[in-house]
Amino acid sequence: MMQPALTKNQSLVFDVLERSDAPLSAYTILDKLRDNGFRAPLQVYRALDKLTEFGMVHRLESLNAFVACAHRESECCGAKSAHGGHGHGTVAFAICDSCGHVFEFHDHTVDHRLDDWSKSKGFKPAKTTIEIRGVCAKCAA
Amino acid sequence: MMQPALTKNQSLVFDVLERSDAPLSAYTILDKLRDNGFRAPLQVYRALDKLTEFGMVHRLESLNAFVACAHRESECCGAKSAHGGHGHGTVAFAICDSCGHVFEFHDHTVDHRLDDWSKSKGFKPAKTTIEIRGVCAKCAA
DNA sequence: ATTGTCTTGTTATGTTATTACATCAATTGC
DNA sequence: GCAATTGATGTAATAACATAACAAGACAAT
Repeated sequence: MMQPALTKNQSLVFDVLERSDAPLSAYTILDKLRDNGFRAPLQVYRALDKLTEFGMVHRLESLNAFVACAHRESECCGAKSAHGGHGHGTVAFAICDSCGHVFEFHDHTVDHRLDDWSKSKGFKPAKTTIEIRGVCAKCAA
Repeated sequence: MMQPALTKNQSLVFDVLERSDAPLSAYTILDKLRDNGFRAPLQVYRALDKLTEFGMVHRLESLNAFVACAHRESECCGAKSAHGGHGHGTVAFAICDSCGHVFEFHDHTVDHRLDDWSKSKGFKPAKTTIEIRGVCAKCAA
């Protein structure tokens, strides 16, 4: 599933996320887009749904917030997700509770171990969340 | 940190969770405890905070809901968490989106890989969330 | 009995997410 | 052309999740 060109609202939301150093809640995004004519949460949530579907944005479950996808295509194993676009098995996040910065990474061994567990139980995984909350090197120093 | 005896509210909340086949939201718990004198969300959230601290209850971030801790002391490697009580490095969850059942497990290899990543980045982890959403064997059949 | 600490009760409010319905624009098939 | 379909948008209202602030009770230690 390759993404089509973004609509106006999708572009606006994505730009806000890309420019941000830290994850943003839907309502924070809404506030930043008031001047662009946004009035209601749904305008944000609808754009976020699509962007997430396209793999351009991730939802951080432990934060109820969203980040632009940060991983470089180049640093990757080359594997494409089932949905096309740039994709890995599962993306993991390390979230600094001090400065808010989000580190995005993936680990094949972890993916493999979780897959093994699922297979052994007959569990059919649809979406996996891995989030480490803590303090980044810079903030810990 | 060993847990003290539970208070009345903590016991009531824990009992509700233990009897449930699926995770419950704080507000669902509140409704189930109306007859026991519960009137406000905070009564539930306060109990949940403590129970979580004691390791008796887990919060499922992708669901905004709570489950009683399901793992047997016996099936474990014996490692105790830093907080005492029964504990592992990180507990992972597989959540059936069809029947709601939650499978709780842990995997040392996964823990180790995530630790390795953290160490390599100087990131100090505080709490790690691993949740697999999908469909369990029974429901997939 | 006074102090300190922990638990509880209560009201109000803040934050996150969705339902329902109307409208508009682009595309397709006839 | 022009209905029919599809997808994006706008708007209001509401649902669902969570916390702040403050008052009061329970209980142990001195």
